Amino acid sequence: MSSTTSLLSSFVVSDNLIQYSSGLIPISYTELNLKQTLLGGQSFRWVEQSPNEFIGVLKSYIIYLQHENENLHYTFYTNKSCIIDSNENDRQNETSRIIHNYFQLSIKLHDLFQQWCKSDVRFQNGLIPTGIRVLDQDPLENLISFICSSNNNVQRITKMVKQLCIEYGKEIGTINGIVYHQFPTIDELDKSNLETRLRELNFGYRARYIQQAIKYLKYTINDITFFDRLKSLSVKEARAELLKIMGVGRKVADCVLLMSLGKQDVVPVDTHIHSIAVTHYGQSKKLQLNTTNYNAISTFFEQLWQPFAGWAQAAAFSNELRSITTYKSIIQSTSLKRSISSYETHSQCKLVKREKKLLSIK
DNA sequence: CTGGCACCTGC
DNA sequence: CAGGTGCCA
Repeated sequence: MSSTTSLLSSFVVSDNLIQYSSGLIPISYTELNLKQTLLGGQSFRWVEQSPNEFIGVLKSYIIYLQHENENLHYTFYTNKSCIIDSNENDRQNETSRIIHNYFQLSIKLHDLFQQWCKSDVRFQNGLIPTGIRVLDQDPLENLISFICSSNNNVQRITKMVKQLCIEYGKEIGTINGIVYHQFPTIDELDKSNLETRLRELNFGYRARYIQQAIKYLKYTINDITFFDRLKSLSVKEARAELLKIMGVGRKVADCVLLMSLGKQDVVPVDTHIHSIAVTHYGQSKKLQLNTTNYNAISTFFEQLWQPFAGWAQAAAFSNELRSITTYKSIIQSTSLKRSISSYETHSQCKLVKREKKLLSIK
C-alpha cells in the first residue's frame, strides 16, 4: 500500500534474515531531520540510501528508516537466530519503544526552542527549528566511537567504527549485498592483540586507548551495570568516573554524558563550538582550548540554554555548519540578517563577509 | 594547575 | 589540519 512496503520488497535480504517488525510514527520535519540527526556526527553507523532514507544498526537489529509525508516509517530486520518467541504485538511494542527511546521522541523540539528563545537572541531571530535531535545511544558504542574521534574527521571515524564492527561484532545479515554487524561487546573486544590489530586497521594512536579502555572496563570496573550506575550519578560525579578511562578527556566524557547517559544539559565543547562561542557570543579568544577555557565556554552555554543545553548545542552546531556550506538561502534571509545585527561584532562581520565570499565563488 | 608537545592517518 | 588526549616540565 504505502511506498515503504514497495521499497522494502525490493530489498534483497539474506536467507538468515527476517523482517522482524515495522511501524510508523507521525512526526514533522521540524521535529525530526533524519539527515542532520543521523549523519551530523553523533552516531557513525547510519548510511543514507536516498534522501530521507537511512539504514543502520541498533542492538541486534538492522533498521531501515524512511521519513515521508511527515511520517517516520521504520522496519526492523534481524537474524533468525536472534528471535525469541514473541508474537507480532510484542514485537511492535518493542520496536516502537526502541525508536521512541533512540530519538527521544517524548522530548518536543518545539517546546525547547520556545525556552531557548527566552534567553538567547540568536534563537529568537536566526536559529530556526531544524529537526536535529540528540540521540540516546548505547554507552559502549558511544564511548568507543568518541575515543576514535580525537583529532579526526567524521568520514574517518565512520570508517573506523565500521571496521570495528566487522572485525569484532556479531554478524546480523546481508541486505542488498551489504553485511551488517552488531557493535561488539566488551568481551568481544577483549583480545590480547586488540591494539596490534587496530593499528593494522589504521586506528593510529587510538588503538592503544581502545585496548586500555576495554581492559579497564572489563577487569578494573568489572561491572555490567557500570553505565547504568553513571546515569544515576550527578554530571560531575559521572564525568569524574569517565575521565578515569584511557583516551577519555573532557570532550569525550561530555559527549558520552550527553549522548548515552541522559545528561541533556551537558554541552561538549569542540573546536566548532569554541569558534561559535568566539564569533557569536563574544567569548574571549584564546587560541588553545585548554581546561580553563573549556569550562568557561561549557558553563556559559549550559547557563544560557538550560535545561537541555546539549540539545541547543546540537542545533547551534548544525546551523553553523550549514551557514558555511549548503543552505545559501539562509544567508540571504532577513531573519539571519537581523540576528547578525543583534550580535554585531568585528569578528562576526568578518565571518559573514567570508561566508558571502565563499558563496559568490560557487 | 598550566602550557606545550607528540601522537596516527588521510584528504 | 581534522569535532583531543596523555604526559611532562
